[in-house]
Amino acid sequence: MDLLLIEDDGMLGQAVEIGLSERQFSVQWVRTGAAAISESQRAPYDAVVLDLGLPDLDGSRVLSALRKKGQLMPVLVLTARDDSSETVKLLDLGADDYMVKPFDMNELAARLRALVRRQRGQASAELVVGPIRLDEVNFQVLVDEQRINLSRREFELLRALMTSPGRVHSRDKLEQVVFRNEQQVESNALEVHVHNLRKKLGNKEWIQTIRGVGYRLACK
Amino acid sequence: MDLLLIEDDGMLGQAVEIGLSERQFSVQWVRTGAAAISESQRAPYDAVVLDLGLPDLDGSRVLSALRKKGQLMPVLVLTARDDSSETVKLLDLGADDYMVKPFDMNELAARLRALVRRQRGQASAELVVGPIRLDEVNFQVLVDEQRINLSRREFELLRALMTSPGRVHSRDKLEQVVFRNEQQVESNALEVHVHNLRKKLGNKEWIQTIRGVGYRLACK
DNA sequence: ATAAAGACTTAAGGAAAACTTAAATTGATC
DNA sequence: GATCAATTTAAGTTTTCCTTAAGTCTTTAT
Repeated sequence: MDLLLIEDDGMLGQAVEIGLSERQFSVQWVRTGAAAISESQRAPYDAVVLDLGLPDLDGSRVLSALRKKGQLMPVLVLTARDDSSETVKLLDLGADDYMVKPFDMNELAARLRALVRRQRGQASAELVVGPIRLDEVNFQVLVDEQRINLSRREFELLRALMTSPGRVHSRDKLEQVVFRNEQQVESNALEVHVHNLRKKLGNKEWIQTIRGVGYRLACK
Repeated sequence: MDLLLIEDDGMLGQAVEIGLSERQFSVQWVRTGAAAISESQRAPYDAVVLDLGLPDLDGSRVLSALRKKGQLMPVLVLTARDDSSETVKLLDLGADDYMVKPFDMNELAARLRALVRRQRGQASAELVVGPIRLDEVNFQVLVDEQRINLSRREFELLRALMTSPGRVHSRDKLEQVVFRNEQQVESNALEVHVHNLRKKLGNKEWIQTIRGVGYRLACK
């Protein structure tokens, strides 16, 4: 998915660019509102991540300029503090979602995915595989309509598997997703999480292990 | 997956329609080339199964007519006899695969699935030989649509054989592939793997041994 | 027909990968 | 700082797989 990132701060911009790239987004990063507007007309984007407090224009003006140019893609706003008056204003102007800094990269990715999915008419911001339903925005998982409680790692693991059910996900890929940038794990932590997740899902057949390779979510 | 079946023979048409329906395809069956062309424009199909020897148009003209109308979906041709000059002509005209009658329904289904998958860009990383489908990405092997479980060595062995079916693979080459860099084997390990693989494939004829040379995969 | 060579079959021992469990560590919350 | 949940480590267990080896069967050559 192609994203347009509008962020003037170098550190934060780089962090977001890398973080989203690692999560399978294709990110175009611009630093000014003016650049954002011209870039948005050069190529189609699936969504925009807009930081408030840009140097040349403030966020709300960038947003309304985008909309005036006929750009209808979803816009997620990053805001410094949880100031309801401002966020309400933004949502009125046509922002689709917002997050307060500092934010979690996984959550940002999840919300973006949900926005794009909704935009495409795929309504449910949910991944559904067989009797498993995973709500990426609310961090909820239902199995046979029963809510189950997953830890963060378990949730990430399940989400990764559910994004392409039936496909084998290599250990390496899964470790990248589950443990993110955090210190490299040199133990069997992944196996432990798989074990616990299987237990919580109730059916140990669902997550199949491909010896020497990784794991797969059985899609039936 | 939606298929357009072009077949004038009633018996055969019905057999194919039922056979493919049972295998989760949605089949639209037409009996003439003219009907095929109008039907192909009415709705989008994932693939076409085209029998040669239709009453109103011969197969190659139907095929080129389809392509002229901008229909890009994969086309699998059913042909009466294995006449290489004709099949070459068809492949030139834009057919994607062909099978000689009488054919095995499982193999037809397998080939269609492979075609559609390849069309969708979902990594044509699948080898299909007769009723055997080997998915190189997901480390999965199906025989007659039934999943079978192969160990790493068995999988490598089968993959090697399937990359050029019908050709003889020397013992040495196979050992290189199966045992990779690992220590040279000075036992009959390869034979044991061949034996186990044959057992798992269910048909011991598939893998033929060429005494003093090696093995060959031949299943039809 | 018989011997020799090559291939097949089977079973056992050991190694590698994955599973399971529990304890130690971390991190957040009050 | 105490507590609780989440996470990682570590160690023991189980499972699966691979190799070896020995015996049997098949083919080929004499």
